[in-house]
Order: sequence, then structure tokens, then C-alpha cells
Amino acid sequence: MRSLNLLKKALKKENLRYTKQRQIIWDEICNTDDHRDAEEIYLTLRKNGLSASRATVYRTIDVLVKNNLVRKLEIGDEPARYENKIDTAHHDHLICVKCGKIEEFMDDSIENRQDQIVEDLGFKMIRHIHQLFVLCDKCQ
Amino acid sequence: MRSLNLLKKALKKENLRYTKQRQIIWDEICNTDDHRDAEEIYLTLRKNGLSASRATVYRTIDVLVKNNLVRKLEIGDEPARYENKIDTAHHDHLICVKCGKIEEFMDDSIENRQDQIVEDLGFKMIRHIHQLFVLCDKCQ
DNA sequence: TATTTTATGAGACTCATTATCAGTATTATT
DNA sequence: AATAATACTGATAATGAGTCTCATAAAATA
Repeated sequence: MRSLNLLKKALKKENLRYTKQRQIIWDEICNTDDHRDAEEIYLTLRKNGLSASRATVYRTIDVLVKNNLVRKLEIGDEPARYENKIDTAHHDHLICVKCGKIEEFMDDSIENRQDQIVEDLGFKMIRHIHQLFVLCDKCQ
Repeated sequence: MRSLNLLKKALKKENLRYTKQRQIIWDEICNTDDHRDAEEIYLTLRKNGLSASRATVYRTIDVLVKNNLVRKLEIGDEPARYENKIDTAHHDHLICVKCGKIEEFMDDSIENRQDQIVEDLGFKMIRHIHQLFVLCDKCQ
């Protein structure tokens, strides 16, 4: 199974041990394409009778983010949300300010322009955040 | 003076009183083109012998943001930063991940594309965040 | 001026996230 | 396999940005 290998590979790279907590957290994040916060992930695990503490959820997510298995979505002053990066190409997000629904978008011309802007200034791009806060079709 | 009138106008519109605390906070934000957080603004006031409590700084900034006199910059999990909007056109930000320096950028084709994306989905744009995290020229 | 209304300041509080640390599990060594 | 060394976990305390409370102060209104 692909996601299993990815986890083990990341842990090995970081010199961290493979544990059942790390596995169930990664599994849970892979289970859906939702954008959930740490608390929601933690509570889902509990509900399913699996056990990992809040602290371990946060710690494990950090490792996953650092190793590019999970994308961290920082939305203003809300708790950060997370999505797995299995089989998903880069994309940015549309966020409905009313219902909180999150949609994804990707536009090559925007990606190219922003790369160009950074290059023109002699800077080096590390990452970017591009969030469109909207009223979605259902909330207008 | 332009910024004075803008403050009074905003307060009137919100049915709020004109007070010396609100004035000195607005003045302080107008004094520079920096992108400072609330604590920095608060401490600068104290250092200059002017007095406004932390709570009042936060409360006043909220009013200023709401009335489009100040732009709030939400950068990941860092404290929010603020800049005045006097004589400044819309722009987005480049943020050096090493030294924290903030530069501004503006690109019409990106603006147009993102408007188009929202429109195509039948959504309504409220606002957007577009931040390029970089290593600036001096930090590479 | 007296009365009503709103603003302020000090500090308590919230809440997401991080740190601590004793106890436990895993890995390495013998 | 037993033991020692090391890393991991969970419970809970701590942190820190931002908000709330409420007694007092200032401003508007009568």
C-alpha cells in the first residue's frame, strides 16, 4: 500500500520510529479528502476506538507536513486544517466565509506569474499561500 | 490633514466617539509604512510616552480594519500585522522566511485570473490572501 | 450641572498549540 | 533472550495572541 510506504520512508528519513499511533493518524488523514483541523482528526480517531493523544496527533502531523505527505492550510485565525497529498497535484483554495466549505483551484498562469515576480526580485520562492475568500453558490 | 478626517469619518459612520486613544493609535499606524503587529504598535506608543492599553489597541485596530483604513496581514500562525492604507493601492505580499522582511507586489493578470476563477464557479469574491514566502536577496 | 451612554484599562479568560516529564514501548547491544 | 539505551506517548501544564469583563473615566445629552 502506497501510503504505508510513504509513512515508513518519511519516518526513516527523519530517524523516527514507526509506531501504531503514527500509523493510525496517517491512515485517518488519508481516509478522506476533507480539510480538517487537528481536533477533528483527534476526535474521529477516538470515535473509531483508536487511540492517540492530542499531543501525538499534533506531533505526528508536524512530521507529515515537514515530509510533504500532508498540506497545512493556515486560514486566518482559525485552527489550521490538513489534507493529505496522496495523488493530488498542487492547488490553492477557495474558502466560503459563510459555510466554511473549501474548494480547490489551480491556474498555471498565476503560478507562472508569481514565480516570475519572485525571480525578478532576485528572491527564492519557498512556498506560497493563495486563498480566495468567497461566498459560495449556496451561500449567496 | 487627510488621515484625521478619515478617522473621524469612520468613527462617525460606526457611531463611535472620537477619543485621544483612537487618535494616537491611528497616528502611530500612519507614521510608518511598516507591517507591525499589535504588540509592536502598543510598545511604540508606550515608548513615546503616549498611553493606550493593549485592549484599546486591539479594539481600535478592529475598527480601522473594518473601515478600510488599515490592512490586516494574517501570516500563518504568527501574530497579525497591520499597515495603513493611506495612499496605497491594493497589493499582496512577499515575506522572507528568514529575516521576516515584507515586500509588496501587485500583478493585474493575477488579479484578473483569480476574479475569473471565482466568477466561473458562480461564487462571489469577498477578499483574498496571496503571500509568497521567499528567501530574500540578502538571506540566500 | 445632572444624567445617560460609551470608552478605557487592568487583568481574567479563551483556545489552539507547544512543552514537560514520568512512564512505556521500541530498538540496539550483549 | 535479557538488558541497556533511546525514542515515544499521554496527561497535563504552559504559552501566547487575542478577547472579554467590569469598575471607572470621559463624552454626549438633557
